[in-house]
Amino acid sequence: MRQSELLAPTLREDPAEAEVASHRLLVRAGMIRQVARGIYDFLPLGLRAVRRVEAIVRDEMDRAGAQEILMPAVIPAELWQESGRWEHYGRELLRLKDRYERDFCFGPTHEEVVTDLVRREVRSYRELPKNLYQIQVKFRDEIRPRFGLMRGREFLMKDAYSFHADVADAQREYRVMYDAYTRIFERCGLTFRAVEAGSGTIGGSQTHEFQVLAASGEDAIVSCARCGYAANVEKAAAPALAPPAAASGALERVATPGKRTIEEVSGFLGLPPERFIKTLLYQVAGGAVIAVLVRGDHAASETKIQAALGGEAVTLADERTVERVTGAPVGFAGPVGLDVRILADASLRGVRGAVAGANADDAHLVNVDQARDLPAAAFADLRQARAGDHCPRCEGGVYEEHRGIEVGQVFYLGTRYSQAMGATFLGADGASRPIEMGCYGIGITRTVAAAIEQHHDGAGIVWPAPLAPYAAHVVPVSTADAALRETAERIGRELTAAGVDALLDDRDERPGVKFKDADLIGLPVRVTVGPRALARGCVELKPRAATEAAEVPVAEAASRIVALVGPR
RNA sequence: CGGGGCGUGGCGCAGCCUGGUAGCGCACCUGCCUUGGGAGCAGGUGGUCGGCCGUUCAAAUCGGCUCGCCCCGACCA
Repeated sequence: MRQSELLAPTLREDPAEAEVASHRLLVRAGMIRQVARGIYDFLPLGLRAVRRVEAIVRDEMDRAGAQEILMPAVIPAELWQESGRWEHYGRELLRLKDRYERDFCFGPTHEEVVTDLVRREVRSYRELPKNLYQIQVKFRDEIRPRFGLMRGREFLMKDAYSFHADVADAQREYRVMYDAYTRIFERCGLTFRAVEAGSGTIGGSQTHEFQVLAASGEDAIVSCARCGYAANVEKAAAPALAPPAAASGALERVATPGKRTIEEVSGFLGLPPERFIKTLLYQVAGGAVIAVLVRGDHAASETKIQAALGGEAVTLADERTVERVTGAPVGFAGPVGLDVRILADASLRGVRGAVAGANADDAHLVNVDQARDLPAAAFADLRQARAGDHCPRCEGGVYEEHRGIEVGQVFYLGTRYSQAMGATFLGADGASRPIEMGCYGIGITRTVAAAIEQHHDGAGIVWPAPLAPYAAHVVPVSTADAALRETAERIGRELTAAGVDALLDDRDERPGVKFKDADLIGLPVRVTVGPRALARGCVELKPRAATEAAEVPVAEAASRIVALVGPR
């Protein structure tokens, strides 16, 4: 491809709105442009990277026995009403009306549509199992889209759904998909972890997330180097810590004027946050309000809270609810005397001498003694794990913490959708049963962003070769010099013949401009065709990640590049 | 949803406080010159200052409304 003809408008300055590397570099390298909040154009180079990820995903999904289909993006409301999610999915679901005022939504995920397809077409256990996938545009009306392609509202997703006659077969397929995902992200050239996770809104009981490790990741995960256990901090088993040593004393109310956060009260009273009981009020889906207690320096895990409630969804109570339940402004909630169900993290069992809100304006309680003052609390592991926690799965292991970008997730769904929507089959015994299901997603466009987050430097993108929009960048230092121009053209032709896609910078620009753009675009190998080396019959090869270029004879250039990046 | 910020040529910004004929850098066009890390000189093109309403002799500038975008928060107790 001739760069002079390519729509790849590179920018000399960082776009004002971009914060993270992938967003900044995708825009600067002329690969994406924003159209609306969380919605982007993909320009030729950006789209080619997307297509690379898609190709790897298709290849591995097909190899794993899945079949590609394409479902509609616009979905009639009836299907979502059947599953119950029309009411429960919330404002993330983009709802539409057609000209007859009928309700539709733009699909954020496709369990309903695929379950409807399968219930109409599959009758017998003889037709199972099936694994159907698609690569398609999804829309989720995120509260706060950000970071370019990392959390867009519109994005490309590969979603697969499998259907089985029994649990054992669904779990076999789960493993097949887990292995396929592992190969996919390995082939993409990414450093990632498959971690245990909570199941979120899709529902289901078993799930792993595939997290690309990057400092800018929005998720926190812990792993144990000793036994290999890895999980999202929301899910990872967190050991109950012994309460800090403290003498028991009479419950006492102290004035804490204007001190709302644990940090503020901790500083004011001169007691460390470990001595605090953090009281979080949650609204349960059924309508009840509960109090969740964790130690002051711990973070509550909504995943674990939901699990402790038998799967009921919870959201943090709003300000009005907190005031109604505690009788005090936000910042002074405490468990003592609170007339709601209390769930406490196991690290609070037997705690003494603790500080908690007094459920009164500008006041806290000190010397809270769990056994004496909170006898009704139910204990469970409710907190997020963190670095330094002892791994409960093995002897002597300690958690390390990483940031991750969730690029894929595999779920065992069970019969949640098949039961709600009447997707049944006849078994060999003639009995009708709901179909066992699994679902498996990969954020295609997010994977592109994650690859850049993990692979860039101060000058631009450093594409993992399998995802690069082109494998090689042929850069004649000057197009005014016929010998340089012709040598560059020749190498370009030889690369094409060898099955390597190359971008030829035939623009009449000064060398500095071309080099800066080449670094920004980040193709794996740059072939510099300049007068110095050419006088010796050579050109320079410089892998994008390397600091030094190597001189090779013109005649060998193409084969050397093939050796570096392979045919594609 | 709450809080904050910003909308001025393709990009990045100044001008606004204190109203009076819209400016800078880059990009773009023409010419000369130059060609190994975002050259130089000269001459150009391009903006109803997000939109609407108002105040005023006069509005990018002041007021109101509205739209868009960005950031922070929503794990705060």
